[in-house]
Amino acid sequence: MKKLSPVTENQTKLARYAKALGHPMRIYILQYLVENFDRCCYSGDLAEILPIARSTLSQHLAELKDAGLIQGEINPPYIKYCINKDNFLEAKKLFSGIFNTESIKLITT
Amino acid sequence: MKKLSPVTENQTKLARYAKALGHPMRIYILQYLVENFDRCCYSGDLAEILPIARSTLSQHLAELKDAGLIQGEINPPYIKYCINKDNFLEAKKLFSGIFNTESIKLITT
DNA sequence: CATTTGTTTCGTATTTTTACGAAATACTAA
DNA sequence: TTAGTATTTCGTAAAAATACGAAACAAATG
Repeated sequence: MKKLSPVTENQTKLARYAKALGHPMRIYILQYLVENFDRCCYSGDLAEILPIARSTLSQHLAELKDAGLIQGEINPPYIKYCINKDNFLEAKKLFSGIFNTESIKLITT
Repeated sequence: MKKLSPVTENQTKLARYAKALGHPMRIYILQYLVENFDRCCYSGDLAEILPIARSTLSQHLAELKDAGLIQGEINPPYIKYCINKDNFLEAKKLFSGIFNTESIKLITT
């Protein structure tokens, strides 16, 4: 008789998003894409700014993409990266669910 | 002439918090503590619920504590875990900074 | 003093993440 | 066809995360 996991699907989803955000470079990239929401960006734009190897940057982009926070429109040899709006808003809602809590707000000065 | 990192301190902080949230068990634990904000909880309370070894649970608690999201009041052999309100609110603010963005809100339907 | 209790630390194994440079890819331009 | 371009994938190495059971801890109790 194994103990059943009480972890909900939303909690697992939230953890997935949080994990993708768990690196400074990826936070930077996401914020960059949020600020350039309309025009998106190319890997090369970031490569000029960030002090990491291009292959490493590519890995970070893949991590954000696998988590669903961004999407890439392929147009070789260019790939245009944009925020994935639907998932971004889902992540926003899930994070709000943890942080905007009545129980905390009540005690907060 | 090395390329300087453009990553801000707040972005690094946010990544640190996100990393701590990057595991389903830790999301569960944090939410549990939020819901029991006033009475906090003991490791044993969670051990009865979660299908993982106690030592593993201890590791997850340590991860949340190292990130600053929770704090433990030692009263041997008990340790009472609570939300670290100050840091929790800081994390909330930093996440809001990413998600509650004008640029996204404007386009959002 | 020896036991019990709740919890953590230790030792260890496995998996995952992070990082780099070199090579591959897929299209464009010469 | 050859060369060029932006980017990724591959190969690899080093570090970190995850998980477990056994042992250690620190106080309370018998």
